Amino acid sequence: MFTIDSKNNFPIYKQIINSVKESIIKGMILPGDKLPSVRELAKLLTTNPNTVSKAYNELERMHIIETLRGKGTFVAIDYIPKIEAGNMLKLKDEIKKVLMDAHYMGLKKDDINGIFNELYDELLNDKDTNITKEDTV
Amino acid sequence: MFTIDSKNNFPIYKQIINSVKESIIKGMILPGDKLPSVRELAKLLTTNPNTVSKAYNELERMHIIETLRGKGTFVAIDYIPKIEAGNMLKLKDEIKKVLMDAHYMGLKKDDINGIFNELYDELLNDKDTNITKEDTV
Amino acid sequence: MFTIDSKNNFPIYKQIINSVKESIIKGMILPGDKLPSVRELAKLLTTNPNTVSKAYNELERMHIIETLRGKGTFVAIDYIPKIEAGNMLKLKDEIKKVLMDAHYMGLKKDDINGIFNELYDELLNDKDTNITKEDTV
Amino acid sequence: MFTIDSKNNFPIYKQIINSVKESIIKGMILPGDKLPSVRELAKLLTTNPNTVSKAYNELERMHIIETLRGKGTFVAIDYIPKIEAGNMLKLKDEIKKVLMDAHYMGLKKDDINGIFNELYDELLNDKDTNITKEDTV
DNA sequence: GTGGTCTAGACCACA
DNA sequence: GTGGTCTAGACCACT
Repeated sequence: MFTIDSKNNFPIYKQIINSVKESIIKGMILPGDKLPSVRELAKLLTTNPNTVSKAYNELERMHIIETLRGKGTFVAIDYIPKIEAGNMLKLKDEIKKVLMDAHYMGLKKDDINGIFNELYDELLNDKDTNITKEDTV
Repeated sequence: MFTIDSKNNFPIYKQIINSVKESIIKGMILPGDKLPSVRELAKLLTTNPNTVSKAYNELERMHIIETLRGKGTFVAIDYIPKIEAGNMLKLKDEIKKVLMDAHYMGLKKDDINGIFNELYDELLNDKDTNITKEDTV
Repeated sequence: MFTIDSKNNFPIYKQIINSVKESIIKGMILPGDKLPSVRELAKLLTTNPNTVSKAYNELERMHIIETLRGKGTFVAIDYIPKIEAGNMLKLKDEIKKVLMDAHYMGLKKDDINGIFNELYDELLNDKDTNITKEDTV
Repeated sequence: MFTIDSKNNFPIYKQIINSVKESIIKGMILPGDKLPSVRELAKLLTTNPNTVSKAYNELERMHIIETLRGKGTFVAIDYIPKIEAGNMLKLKDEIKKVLMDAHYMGLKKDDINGIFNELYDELLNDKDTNITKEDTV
């Protein structure tokens, strides 16, 4: 369910963040569900509890998960997406970088679109609205 | 032409790499054109020459630019795109990350597609082939 | 009457303490009134009896409530305010923190004063003396 | 300049945060100024670099300070105050707590107002606008 | 030199 | 049991 790749030079705590996000987006864990405890997940991933803790803290700051004192960590039930100007710029920068990388790999527009759609369906499929209130009804 | 943002938490040498790539892709500098010297660019960007040097070295390793001893640094005239399995995986990982970020910002598939196309046109438009057949001729 | 917010990162037992204090200050429960039993309140708040017990113990240590063995817990009828040097320092520290937070939120002196007065009236209004001379009579 | 109190049961990293904020608000360090390095400050306060780092990270998240890769940490030059609903609620909660504490110490409205004004002048005096753009002109 | 990441291991407050 | 804080010490990427 949650995976990290020790060969990946991306920081472990960020891999955990993305892994949790992915599990939530894919619906493998639902709003309100309990996440593994810091210690549990640390054992599962054979990493340090502090590293998991750091990941959980960042996820909480994004309002993606919530901590209930002494009880554990849970998927937020009321996540409200919001677009900050800074985030939008970062997103565009990332997309630009992706497009340039793809271009230098010789991929054409259709190729990139293909990958894009493939990954989109894998992640979100037609659950595109699964974080808005209407859907929780 | 080349720009960096010292507040951006993306490494400056990588920002330089991306800036050079972007200029090439947009056709602002053409294959065979001379790039500013390491010292010149360092002054322009008010950064450390070592940082510029690091960027140039990496660009050379990608065969995007070429250094001719004593003459300077030039945009490669014979760039041949190639798709390595490792790079493809990285690209997909980045796209996945972008999609998840976009999703958590509340963007729908059409929104993301819109941004994607906007940036694609800004970067490449119908110059999609300017590093392949036409250039190798 | 008594409320807690499990998502609030403020400890639940302290939330209970503040909730009880607030009810007393607002006059919703009067000196001599019986408080719900530990178990009752735990059920009401869907929390652990130990947590309620901890809150009651602390309130008793402050002489704000009193426990009569076998009879229950009551609002103290003879609360005598006292200013200890340590408490005064803590209070000033808290106020300083509030002022800094408000400043970084862009609030001006008048704004803060406005909030301050609003909350003061909501809490105490002109009941400013209800724990001192009038009550000790 | 920066001080912590090891007897204070408030977490050290939060004390550092408040200490830095206070120094900035009082104008002891100005926008653009370099803060002591993580290691320096850790030595000064005889605490662990990780603890200082945690404080700096949170301050950066608040946009109060900025990190320039490899160069150090600086007071932000373009802090823009913003009021989020959540923060406003927290502020009001804190003020409410302060008022209740003061009340139970026997302080009257005038007493609290006195302390409030004293601390406000000590901190901000007539520099009330020192974080807005007009003032940096 | 700078900050960022990670580990191992400790202690604490809270529910 | 839970997460939060802190230390000591290591290694790394970046400028």
